[in-house]
Amino acid sequence: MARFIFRKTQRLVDNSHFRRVLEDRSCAGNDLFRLYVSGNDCGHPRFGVSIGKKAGNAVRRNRLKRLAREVFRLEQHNIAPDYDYLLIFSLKKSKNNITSNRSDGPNFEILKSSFVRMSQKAVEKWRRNTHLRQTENL
RNA sequence: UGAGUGGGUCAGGUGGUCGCCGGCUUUAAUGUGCCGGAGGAAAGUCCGAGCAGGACAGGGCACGGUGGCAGUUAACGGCUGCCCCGGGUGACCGGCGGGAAAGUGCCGCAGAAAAUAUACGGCCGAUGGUUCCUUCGGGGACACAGGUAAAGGUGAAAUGGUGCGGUAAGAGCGCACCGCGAUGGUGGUAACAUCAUCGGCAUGGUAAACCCCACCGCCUGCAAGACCAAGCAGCUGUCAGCCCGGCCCGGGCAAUGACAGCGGGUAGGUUGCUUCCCUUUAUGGGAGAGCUGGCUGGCGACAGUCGGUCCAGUUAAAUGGCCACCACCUUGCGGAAGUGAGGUACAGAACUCGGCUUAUCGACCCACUCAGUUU
RNA sequence: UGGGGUAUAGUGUAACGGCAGCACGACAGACUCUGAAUCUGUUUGUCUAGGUUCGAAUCCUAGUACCCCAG
Repeated sequence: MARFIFRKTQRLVDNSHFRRVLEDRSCAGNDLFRLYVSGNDCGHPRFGVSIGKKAGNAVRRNRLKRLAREVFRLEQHNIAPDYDYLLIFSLKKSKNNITSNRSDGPNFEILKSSFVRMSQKAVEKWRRNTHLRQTENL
């Protein structure tokens, strides 16, 4: 039975971590968010969230972050390991979505289902990017 | 019963399960067990403090703030009670509410005039003067001397108001009432109220215009400050001093240093930091504008005293997800029982307190006012 | 987190407490075969709510939005 823990070692903690993930430029997104992906050598996936000020007030942003972390916690064994995941809630689209249904209940389900799909997409993209980069270097 | 006024409390609840942060215990360690884990506004950062640093934190000026009186407090621009003014039938509400005879400024348009009591305009011409008539008593005209401040369409505001008398015309010129001022008495700690006498009224408004008066205020802020680790490269200019970051006084520091500019390096950790100290490890003692309950004093804010208690501590930043039941609200179906769907505000600690202000679905409680009905 | 500032027409900006302007734009008309340019005219505004004042864009109080600075 797999465990569903989420500790500090599984988080992106430093500004340099965030920089590195963003500089790889491998992302996939939908109406709600964009997911950036980058490889690591920790032996487990790591996760970070970024929510802009336009997503709402502090309570709303906090709630989005907690939902995202919960999704990662439950789905961490269904996604590719050895990668860093950075979830960025995009401004206009997510704003509309949130203001239209304020319940956040179905929002959680949507997040959960789309997170895995996007992670797969982004990882594929990352592999392609790194392959291209290697060939360019050669 | 209806309408309303003021104040207060709460901020859905319970259980299960998967997680997160901190403390203690135990372990080599992951972990296990127990306990604790957002708010009334945590917000805005509008005030006041603690705490830290800036010479040893001191004086004056400048600058800024406050502004009825008394009290309360660690302190305040907060709060409490009272006074005055304005509003409401009333409970009650609102008020940056000192000084305009210290000085300066401003008062557009309109209006004769906007701060100087006088010109303009007006009225009269009793008393003088000139002149005409005359029955010689006097009567008329002129507007010359002069007397007046009532009327003058305005305006936010016009030199006390209204009424009666008075007069040549008038006028606080006289009187009555109202307003204003002075003096004195009474009540009150005081703001002030009230009564009596006198003055006939003498100088409009604006100080959220400058200003004056009284009182208060050094400056900067936990990203303050302290310590550890890592790392680099110094150079130039100015001053003989530099610091107290507006100026002066007074004070302190240094004798190769201070300041300024350019360039380089690091952008990690611990602490401050969660009631605080002391001894010692026992559930010890002391101190705490801390929280809470009782009693006493006070109209009240609050104070005193006795007992209980110690209540989040993160740092890309913990307090969440799911399930079940119940409570309340809206709504669909239904005769009803019931059942389906949706919802349960504002909002998230970042050094800590005391206020203020702003946001807020609702629910409940207390006191009071007005109107109507019944007894 | 702390400190400071701004808000005026669609945009950029003026205005001692006394009628809220200017430029660009937009719209309409003229000129032209048509358009551009030019000329003429019109349009729209003091961030919000209270207060002081006879009278507030301006003064005071409270809020809202945005911007800048320090580290």
